[in-house]
Amino acid sequence: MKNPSQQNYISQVSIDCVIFGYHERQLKVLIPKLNFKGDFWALPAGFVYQDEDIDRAAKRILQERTSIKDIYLEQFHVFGNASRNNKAFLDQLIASNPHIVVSKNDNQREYEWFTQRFISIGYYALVDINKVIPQKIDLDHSIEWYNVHSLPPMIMDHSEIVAKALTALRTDLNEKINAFNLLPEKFTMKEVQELYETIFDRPFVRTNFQKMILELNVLERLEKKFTGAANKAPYLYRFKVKDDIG
Amino acid sequence: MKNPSQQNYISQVSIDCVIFGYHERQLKVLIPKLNFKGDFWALPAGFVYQDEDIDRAAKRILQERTSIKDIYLEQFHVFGNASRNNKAFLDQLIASNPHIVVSKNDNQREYEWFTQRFISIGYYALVDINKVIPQKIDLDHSIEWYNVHSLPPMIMDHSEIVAKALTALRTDLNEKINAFNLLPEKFTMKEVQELYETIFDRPFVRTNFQKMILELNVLERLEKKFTGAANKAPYLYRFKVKDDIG
DNA sequence: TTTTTATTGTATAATAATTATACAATAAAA
DNA sequence: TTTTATTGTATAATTATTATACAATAAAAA
Repeated sequence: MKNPSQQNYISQVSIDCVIFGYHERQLKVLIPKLNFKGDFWALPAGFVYQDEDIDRAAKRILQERTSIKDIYLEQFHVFGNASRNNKAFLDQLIASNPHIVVSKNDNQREYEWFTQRFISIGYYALVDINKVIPQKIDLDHSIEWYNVHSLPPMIMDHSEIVAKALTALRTDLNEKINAFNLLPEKFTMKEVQELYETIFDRPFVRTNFQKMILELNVLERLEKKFTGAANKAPYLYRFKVKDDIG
Repeated sequence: MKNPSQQNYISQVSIDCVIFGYHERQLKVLIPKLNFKGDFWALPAGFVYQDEDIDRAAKRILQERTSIKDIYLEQFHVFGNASRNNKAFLDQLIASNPHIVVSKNDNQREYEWFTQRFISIGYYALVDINKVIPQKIDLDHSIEWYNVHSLPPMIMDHSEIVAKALTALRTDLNEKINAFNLLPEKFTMKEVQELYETIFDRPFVRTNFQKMILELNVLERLEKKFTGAANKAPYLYRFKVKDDIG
């Protein structure tokens, strides 16, 4: 694989992805750790090919790490301060990894590419953690799900990017719920409520929550789910396919 | 002034500004017309210097055309389809203006710069039309306010950009009202209502509108305004300065 | 078989927010 | 004065949201 500086990318533009996943009352973010000495975490990111829509680039970057195709993606903000560059981070990385020689060769060229100022377009995605097998690429040492409340320290302004993505996710949740992929195919109302409570980090009153969600008219009621518990069995639901709504 | 291709700009990134102004129940957009044969209208746009925040670049581009300093600006969307370039428009312009020779010289270089693919960051601004004297720059033939419902045909996807800006403006209106600049220093409640009715393109019930706006707690009531009309004189208001709100 | 337990689904009461209506208070002309 | 065309405010009617009550029920315990 060619180095970024040799690819046909639009220069100084990057895409940062905040991949939200949900599992057992925890909202998580998929974050790779770089395969270098020193602890460097960075959001899944990439660049835009000359002939590629930015939405498609975001999708590609996501697929590389999650290998799922039908993904829900939303552009939420552009980060464009003049001070946004990887120099501080890269210099720190090089200091911790003296075997990397930056001299008159490819490395020098890559160093210059990476330490440019970048304007970054932020996208967030929602995926079902069970449907994703995180994929390490290139320079990843590991790639893991971190609870949104206990993220590792990240490079540059990546923590701020996650915070802004979370705000956008909350704003969009009701509107976009039928595009979601955070729950299994079939689920109970309780599971939906737990998802909401986790994303909003606050409790909802069960009876009113149920009414609110049903009035969104995006759920289809299926058979009951008998778990063996000594109480009334809840119904299972699934999201209507868009054409069925009405 | 140097040509864009010779400036220290970030390449393939542009900023498009939708400058909303309000006057006499009309929501208008400030749009320059290019100084070439053929009718070419394009949103005020510009590029980002290497050492310049994108917010600041947007502010600079706005000041060039309006010469006002304290401007309310909001980033609302990035337009990044791979097909976004000025080639179709420029070729049309050149066809209508045969005196422009594109050959092995500066023109050729400029042509190549302008026909690159551009990723454009959309900003919208709100200004008081009375406080603005539109400024022609460089290649402007004219610069005028057009009613948002009767915009001239614009190049590329600029109509779509305006539409998206209007949606964002409506969404943000209540929240951002104290940052606004669409009304004179002092105004009546009726004027505020007319502003809202114009922006939302729908009527509001007077009594309830008054209550709603007052409950936002951003207005300060001043003296009455005696116009000589044979009826009760309305109060004048002004926006509180932020520190006074509470 | 009946009772008990924990939970679910739905109804409805209480409260809050929104919208519609009524009406007194003007400023100036008739 | 009376009239006219507003404006400011109060309150009624309606709708939406939130709180509470309670019957239904799946399976274990009595």
